[in-house]
Amino acid sequence: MQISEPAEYAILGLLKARPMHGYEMFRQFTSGTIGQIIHLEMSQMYAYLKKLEGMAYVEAELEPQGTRPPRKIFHLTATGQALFLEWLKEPVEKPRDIRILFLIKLYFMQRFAPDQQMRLIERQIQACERFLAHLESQQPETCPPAKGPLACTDDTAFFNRIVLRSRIHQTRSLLDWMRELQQEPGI
Amino acid sequence: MQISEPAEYAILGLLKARPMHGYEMFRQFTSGTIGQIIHLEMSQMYAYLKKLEGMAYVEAELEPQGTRPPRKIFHLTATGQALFLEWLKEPVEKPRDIRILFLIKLYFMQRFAPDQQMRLIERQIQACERFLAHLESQQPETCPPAKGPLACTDDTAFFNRIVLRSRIHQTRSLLDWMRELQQEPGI
DNA sequence: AGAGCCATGTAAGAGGTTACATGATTAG
DNA sequence: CTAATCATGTAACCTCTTACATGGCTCT
Repeated sequence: MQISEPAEYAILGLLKARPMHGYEMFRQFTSGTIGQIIHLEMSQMYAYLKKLEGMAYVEAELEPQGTRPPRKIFHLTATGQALFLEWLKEPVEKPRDIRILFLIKLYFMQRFAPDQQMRLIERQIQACERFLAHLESQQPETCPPAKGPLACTDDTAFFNRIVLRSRIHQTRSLLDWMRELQQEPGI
Repeated sequence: MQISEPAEYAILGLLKARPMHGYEMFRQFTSGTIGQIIHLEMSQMYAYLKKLEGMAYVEAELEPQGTRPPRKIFHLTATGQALFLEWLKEPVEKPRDIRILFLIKLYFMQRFAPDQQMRLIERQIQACERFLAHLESQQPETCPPAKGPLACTDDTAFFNRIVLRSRIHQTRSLLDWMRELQQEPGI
């Protein structure tokens, strides 16, 4: 078992700012910036917290609350903080993760280490350029020397090209967007 | 219970071309064009077929096969065909569905009704433009009644703008791509 | 008085993934 | 001789969603 979901890193990020209980984090999720990027259900939040606690990335103390259920105030452990910071500085591998994972990284980078935002963006652009080169290298091969059962009929070759182009287009547009980000005042 | 996944429509589409058994459809998925768009596990294919059979969109006859398990040759029912064709001609609502759902629609449209591809693309562009207008209408509100010159000093407001812009950028790039598609020879 | 907020969770269900089971045939 | 292909599926597992349970407080 290990951390896999964007929301789990977002939880670690919230707790890095300050200790909080589950309900409060949920409000930050739904009303704040992160909620526009990740959707999260109330009970899923509790499930993640349970999981993170089991993995010793967070710990909790109970704060009695009168008649209501006591608040569980979570805070990051040393290993949790180390994991988060390690995750934070690495760009994402695949372009499809940019719209969620990268945006979250950027959000926390701005809060915790604004001076390293530029570096993250640059490295993300490089990763994206590598992917683009990989896609573009496939373009000639899309319809290979016809041979065997996978030989391209006109139909599939034609459409394969459309699919490939759509991915290239998408990746290019992400690159454009990130290059605009670099110009953004305040970053 | 009802059809929700792209893969289920893709199955209906394959069966519209001709009756097939599950394993054969699976091969078409993994080796053909559709496999580049949707990922599908073997057992998930059988699960979908079971579900579609239960909903009476497909039916099957057994074809004995000697020692091996008999092939289940599926074919579309009238309601299955009607559902598929209805689905096929409608553009998708949200831009994020374009990279999967719309591409699949386009793929089958090319196979079954190439003369209606243009219309589908046009309507999809319109749907996308509506969405873009909706996004762009949010932009002024993100940075409320300007107190300073251009100042969005607040942290969250600043980042909200970045998120919103990323979505606008994404939607614009999809529009660009679809407009290129319109120029494509062969469509 | 009823709706919604606070604050925690559990339980049931829906859905997907991985591994397992069969067993002859064909390719390397 | 080993591995992959063919052809079906089941079973266990994991994850996410939706509904439920509690119960006082505040707002309209």
